[in-house]
Amino acid sequence: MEIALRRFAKDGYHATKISDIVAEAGVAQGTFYWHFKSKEAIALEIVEDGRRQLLDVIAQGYRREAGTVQDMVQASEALLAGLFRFAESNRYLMELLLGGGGGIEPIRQAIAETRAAMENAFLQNIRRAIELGMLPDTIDAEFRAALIVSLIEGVITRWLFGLGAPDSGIAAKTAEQLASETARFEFFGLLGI
Amino acid sequence: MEIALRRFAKDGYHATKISDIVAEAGVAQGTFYWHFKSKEAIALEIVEDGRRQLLDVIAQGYRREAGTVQDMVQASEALLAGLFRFAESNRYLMELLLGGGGGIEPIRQAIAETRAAMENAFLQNIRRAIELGMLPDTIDAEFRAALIVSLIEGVITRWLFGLGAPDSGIAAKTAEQLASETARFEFFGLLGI
Amino acid sequence: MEIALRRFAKDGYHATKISDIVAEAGVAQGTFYWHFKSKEAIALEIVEDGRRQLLDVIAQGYRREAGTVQDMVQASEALLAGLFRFAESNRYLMELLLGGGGGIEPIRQAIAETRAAMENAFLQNIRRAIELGMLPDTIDAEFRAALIVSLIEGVITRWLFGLGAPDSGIAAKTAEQLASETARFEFFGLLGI
Amino acid sequence: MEIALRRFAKDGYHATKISDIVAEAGVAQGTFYWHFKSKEAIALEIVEDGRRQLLDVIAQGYRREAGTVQDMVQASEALLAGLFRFAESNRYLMELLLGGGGGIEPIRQAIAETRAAMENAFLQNIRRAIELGMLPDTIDAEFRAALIVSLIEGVITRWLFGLGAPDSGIAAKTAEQLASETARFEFFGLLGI
DNA sequence: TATGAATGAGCGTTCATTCAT
DNA sequence: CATGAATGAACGCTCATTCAT
Repeated sequence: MEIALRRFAKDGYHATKISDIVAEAGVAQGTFYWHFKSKEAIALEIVEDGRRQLLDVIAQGYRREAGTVQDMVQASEALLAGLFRFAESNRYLMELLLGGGGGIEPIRQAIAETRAAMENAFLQNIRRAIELGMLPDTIDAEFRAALIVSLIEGVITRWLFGLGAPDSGIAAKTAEQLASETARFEFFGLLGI
Repeated sequence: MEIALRRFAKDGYHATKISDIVAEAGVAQGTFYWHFKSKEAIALEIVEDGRRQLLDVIAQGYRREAGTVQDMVQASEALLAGLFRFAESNRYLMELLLGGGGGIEPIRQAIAETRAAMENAFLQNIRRAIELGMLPDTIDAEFRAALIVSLIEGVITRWLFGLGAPDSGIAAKTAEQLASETARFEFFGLLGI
Repeated sequence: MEIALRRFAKDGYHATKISDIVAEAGVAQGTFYWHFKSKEAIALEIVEDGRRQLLDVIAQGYRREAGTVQDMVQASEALLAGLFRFAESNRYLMELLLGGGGGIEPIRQAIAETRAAMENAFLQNIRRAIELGMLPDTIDAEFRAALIVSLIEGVITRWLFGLGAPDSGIAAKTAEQLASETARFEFFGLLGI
Repeated sequence: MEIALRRFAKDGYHATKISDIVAEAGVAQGTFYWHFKSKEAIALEIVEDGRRQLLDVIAQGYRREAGTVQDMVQASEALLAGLFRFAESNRYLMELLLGGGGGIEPIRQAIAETRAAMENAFLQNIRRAIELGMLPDTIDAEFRAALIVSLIEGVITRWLFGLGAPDSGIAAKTAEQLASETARFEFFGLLGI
């Protein structure tokens, strides 16, 4: 399944042939169909697995007590670092997730749900911060969550897959550096210190 | 070509059959090949066209004189509004561009270049703002540009294609509202007024 | 039509597209169909024309009075020289005729008839030579005619189209040299002086 | 593969559809592509196989010690008989080989090489005969070899495929008769006893 | 006469899936 | 559990031919 994941990520869903996967795995074509129901099924399994792992990372990342703005920024930074580290060591999974899954409807769906779950996790935290008076209650929390996840997705895409401007130096950064800079932008924007 | 664009966007590159396109266009299969060299070629043409249009929007959007922070925010808001309006009236193009093009290498390439060009446009503006002393020269301008484009891509994706959390209310916003809120986040972050 | 002939000869019937022919001729596709009924028709016309010309050469080549063996050899040599000269200045036609016409039945047929006509011309001469007592009447005249035409076809094929062993030096010979050597072989065989 | 060979020979390369071959073989279309890479590939395999067989025949046919002219003629007759017998029981192969392969370049190439190899085999024998003083050393050995192969190709073409003059009675001959008459012509020419 | 856009039947090839062993 | 030959529906593309202008 790691083989399939890698090939789906690298070549895309459609360009990945079952014959490629089994050849790389060193088994016969028929064997594939003993393990997996179909090509779509294995892709789905992969995405589902990924979703679980990703949500674990988010869930564990956001353990923190209320506190000062400083605390909040640090908490966010920690979560982002966790996410980026996860992405770094699961780059094929992320490539699949962020790449869109080749347009196969059930896969698209599963990916969309994963993204939604991520967004929701951030939304809960924004809401909590509002309750705690750390963020103004006039803002559109959902939209802010969407913006944050956009940020995360964009950073990972550019960091690991080289999309975006070439030689922007982003590829050389560590997960921690990215987390720090992203968190600063998240809370203070361009004008932030 | 609009037909092809729509189907590529809606169904994905692979799921779109030439026979679908010509059926919708009401011509024979062979006619397609009189106008376009191949399936890949038409997709490429579409993407190239889109790139040109998009860069036009960006180029026109960023006409402005230096000034106060207020000016800068308004200028950015104007650009974002322009982009969002363009996306709204070219949703299929944006869907294709943001969807990744189905993993066909030359198309992927063209899309990546489009994104890079966008990022570069924003980069130039950040640099100008730094020269003018409106932004601190300690920041990583490239990374900031990447973050901003990530924001834009994320917003459009969620606004027009419903990716992200469902019923977040984002779909109901106007281009101008989105531009305003996104610009505020861009400059002031979560903590911004 | 010369264009079509050249392309048929060089690329083969199937590999030659109408679009190639008209492109080289500098006219539109539709124009072709005003001049010729179909692709097959033009090939047929070409072959028919060629047959006529070839038979003319044979007919003119065999004008001679009876005489000694010496006369006979010289007459044959003259005919062969005529044929080889014709082949040299009609190489595309010969290529088409000797190449088999790409397996299209009516063309195959026309070519076969051309060959048969050639064979028949030689047969008449062998018969006359037998009547004149210059050749023994025990031989199978038809078979001898077939052998002679085989010789001619083989020589032309190797001389002009390079088939057969490479660098055999045959390409450098003149039509007259070929005629002389071929005639000697025709009458005296390998052991001939 | 025999099926493909027969159809290629009978109908020509282009007129032979994969669907014809598989229909005759009683398998599905996809099955063809399990066994062969492509239509061109199978034709190439066929031709290569044929070349090997043909060269075997030639190699085995020319085992003989030097000797008198009588010996030489008999040896040649034996070789020719071997070739004609082979052609008779491999008529489709010969049809493909002598027909030119439909103008597909790699196939044309392979056929040309086969012919060249044949010519070379005869060339070696002529050279040996010259060394042994059985043939004058003034003759152009390459050209003579070319003539002999031309003879062989012409005879087979007319014998098995009916090209050439109709009802010439050649079709009724046996391989041995052909070999005998062809060998006589080879050594003594038209004027030979 | 000439154009060139349009036609559409037909072909080679691919590849996910099945199944007898 | 595993094999790998077999399947067949489906697709992209070609190209000789037509026809309105």
